[in-house]
Amino acid sequence: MAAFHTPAPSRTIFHVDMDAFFVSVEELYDPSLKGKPVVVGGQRHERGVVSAASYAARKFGVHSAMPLRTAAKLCPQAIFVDGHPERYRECSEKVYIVLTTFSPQVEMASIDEAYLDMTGTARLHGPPLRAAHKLHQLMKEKTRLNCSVGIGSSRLIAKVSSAQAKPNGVLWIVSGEEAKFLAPLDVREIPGVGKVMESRLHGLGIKKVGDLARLEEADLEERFGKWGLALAGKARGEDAGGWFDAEVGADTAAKSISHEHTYNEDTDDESQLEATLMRLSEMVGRRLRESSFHARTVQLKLRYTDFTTITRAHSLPVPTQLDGEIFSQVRLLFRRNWKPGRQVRLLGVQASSFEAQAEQISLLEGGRQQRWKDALAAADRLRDKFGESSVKLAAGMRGNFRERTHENPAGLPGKGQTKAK
DNA sequence: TCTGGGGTCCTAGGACCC
DNA sequence: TCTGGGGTCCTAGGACCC
Repeated sequence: MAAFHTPAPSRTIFHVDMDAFFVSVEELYDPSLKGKPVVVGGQRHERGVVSAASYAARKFGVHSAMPLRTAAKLCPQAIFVDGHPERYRECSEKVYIVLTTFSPQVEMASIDEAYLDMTGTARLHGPPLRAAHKLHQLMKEKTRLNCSVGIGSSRLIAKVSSAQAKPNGVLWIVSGEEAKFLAPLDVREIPGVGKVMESRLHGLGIKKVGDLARLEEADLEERFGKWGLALAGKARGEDAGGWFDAEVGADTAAKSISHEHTYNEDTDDESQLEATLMRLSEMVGRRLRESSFHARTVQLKLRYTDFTTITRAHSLPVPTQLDGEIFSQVRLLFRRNWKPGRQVRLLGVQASSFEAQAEQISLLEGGRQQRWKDALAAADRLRDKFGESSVKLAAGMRGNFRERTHENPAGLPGKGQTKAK
C-alpha cells in the first residue's frame, strides 16, 4: 500500500558559512591581527556599528551590529579596522568558485554564506561527511579561510546546524532527527525569528523550538497569520514558506538598488544635503547602468536626529537609469518633505520596479537619451580610473540645476558634458 | 547601547477599474 | 446615489538578515 506513497525524495543540503569572514579577510592582508581582539567596521569613536568581531573580541561581549563606541567600552584594547568591501567581494568570488566544484547547484545567500544542493553527488564526493571534509580542505587551500558546514534535509536544518558547528566545524543532522535537533534550541535560532517575534513568543511562554513544536498549527496561524503557519513548519525543520522553498541556485535577480549616507554630525545645510542626494543618485544610476536595469520607482529616505525615519517614493511614467532623472525626482521628494532647519542624520536613495528596457517615446527623445547615456558611460570609465570623486556632472554643481521643462523633460543640463577635476 | 549600509519580504490602506 | 466585491497598482512602514 505504501508503495503508492513514496515519500518526497530527501534532499541533502549543505550550508557553508565562512567563519568571522570580514575579520579573517583582514587578517590575510595584515597577519599581525591574528589571534587579537579585532573589530571591523570603523574607528572606536565613529558613528556606526560593528560589521564583524574576531573571536577574541567576542569574549568581551562584542558582536556585530553593536555600536562601535559600545564595543570600545567593552573591549578598550580591541584593534579597530575600517571595512574593505572590495576585498570581501573578491574573496567571496573565490569561495563561490570552490563551491561550484562540489555541486552545480550553488546559491550565495550573502557575501559569506552559500547553500549547495548535494543531492545525488555521493558517487562523486562520497557520503556527506566525507564531502564536507573535502570541501573544508579545498576551501582552506584555495582561499586560506575557514568555514563551517551544516548538512541537513532542508535549507533550514543546514543553516541552523552550520551555526551550531562554528567555528571551523561540520555538523550533519541525519534525516528523521530534525525535530529532536531543534527542540532544545532557543526560538531565536530559527531564521526569521528576530527580536520582536522572540519577545512575542516569550510572552506566550514559548522559549525553545520544542515548545513551539508542541503548539497546534491552527493556533499559530490564528495568532500570527501566514507567518504562524510557516513557523509551525520550521519548528519541525521544514522549509516552510517563501524563499526557503525555492530550489537551490534558482535565479534571483536584484529587486532594488540603494545607497545611503549617515553624516558624522547631523546637518541642516540645504546645499550640503542636496549635494549628498546628487552623489547618492549618481551611485544608484551608475549601478543601474552596470546591470542594465531601468527603474520605474525612485525613493528618498530621510532620518532625523531622533532616529525617526520616513521614506517617500514616486513612480515615473518611463523607467530610467539616468543620474539626472533620479536626482530631480529625489530632490523633489526631499523639498516636499524636509522642513528647513530640521537636522538630518541620514539620507538615502533607492531605485526599484526594474524593467529591462526603457520605452522610447520618440526617435528624438531616444537620441537625446542616447547622448546622455554615452556621456554617463564616459563618466563611469573616468571614475573607474580616478575614483568616485573625480567626476561630477555639471548638474551636481549646486544651485544651477534646471527644473523640468518641456524641451528638457528629464531636467538635465542641455549638453552631455562631464567635468573632470 | 545612542544606534551602518545593503538588501528581502510582508502588511495594510487607498486609488482605480470592472 | 447612500452603495458590492475583486483585482491590481502604488505607497509607507516595519521585521528581519548579513
